[in-house]
Amino acid sequence: MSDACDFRGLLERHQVRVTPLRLAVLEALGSASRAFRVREILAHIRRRRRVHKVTVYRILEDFSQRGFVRKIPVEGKAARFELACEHHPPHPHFQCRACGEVECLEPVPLEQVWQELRGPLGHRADRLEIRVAGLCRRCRRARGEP
Amino acid sequence: MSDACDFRGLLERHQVRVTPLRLAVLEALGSASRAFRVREILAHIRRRRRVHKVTVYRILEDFSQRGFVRKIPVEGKAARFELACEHHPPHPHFQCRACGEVECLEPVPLEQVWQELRGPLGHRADRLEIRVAGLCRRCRRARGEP
DNA sequence: AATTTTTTTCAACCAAGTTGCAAAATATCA
DNA sequence: TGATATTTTGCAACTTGGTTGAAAAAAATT
Repeated sequence: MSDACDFRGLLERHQVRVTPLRLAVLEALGSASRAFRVREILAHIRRRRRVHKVTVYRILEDFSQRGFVRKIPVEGKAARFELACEHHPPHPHFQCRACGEVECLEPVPLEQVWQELRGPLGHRADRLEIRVAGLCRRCRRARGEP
Repeated sequence: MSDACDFRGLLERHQVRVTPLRLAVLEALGSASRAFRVREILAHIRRRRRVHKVTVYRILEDFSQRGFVRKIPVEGKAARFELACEHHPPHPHFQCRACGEVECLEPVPLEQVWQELRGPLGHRADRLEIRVAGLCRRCRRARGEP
């Protein structure tokens, strides 16, 4: 989920000035096929440089406004973030009830669902999110279940 | 979304002692077809009696464990709660980006989606959530759009 | 080089949610 | 009934995630 993206180019295309920190945030987000908490992004960046949390919050806020980062509401109070560039179209997420990790799933065709939801709504809908909750493989094993 | 439920009976059926506060929490949740923040539930209850927030948090936690209340992760930091008894089977939600309100939508058939997600997962999935985001009718009007 | 603009930091703050323990209410049983 | 045990609620203090406003630092513009 990482190498395919040219982060420098991504920023330029969106007319955002390229800075070490913004690159670092994108790199953190691209480092695995899952959605990250801010504190995880901070930890990732801090392996190399120092950052203030406010900066990261503001960068993420800015990027999601511009649409190349997605903010994903999940169980628990810390929101998750993921890349939303061309290589990462919207997709469902799986969240483990035990460890809280949020994993990205393959996109599923949702035209039907969209139709049904969009039609009779009376609101203007522009985004559809699917979240599957359960117990992930690792946690299941850790509990001694097959 | 309210009157259909016999809250006293609901508690008894689940072997939970019936207390004024527990009834009040259920009554608050049943008061509209949407999902509520804790602070809204508190406000609703406080129109009649006094409560401590901790109590409500604990009651909601307990009820969701037992499965007759659902906790719904949404955009923004405060989680939402809704009834999950027989009369309120799982359903998608619509959340307005502007006002944040979370409205309940009619259930949609999701067997297909379930199949696709459940199969290749490797995890044990037990819950599927759909969240539609956008601009609600009211907020759209408030902005002078048709 | 001087000035303006943008980016990052710092300190202080707010709101949601949690913890441990005491007080109040309720049930159990001699 | 009254004494004891259990459950429920309240209180105070705290943690965590996130926000605000303004200053410092860095970069762009003249």
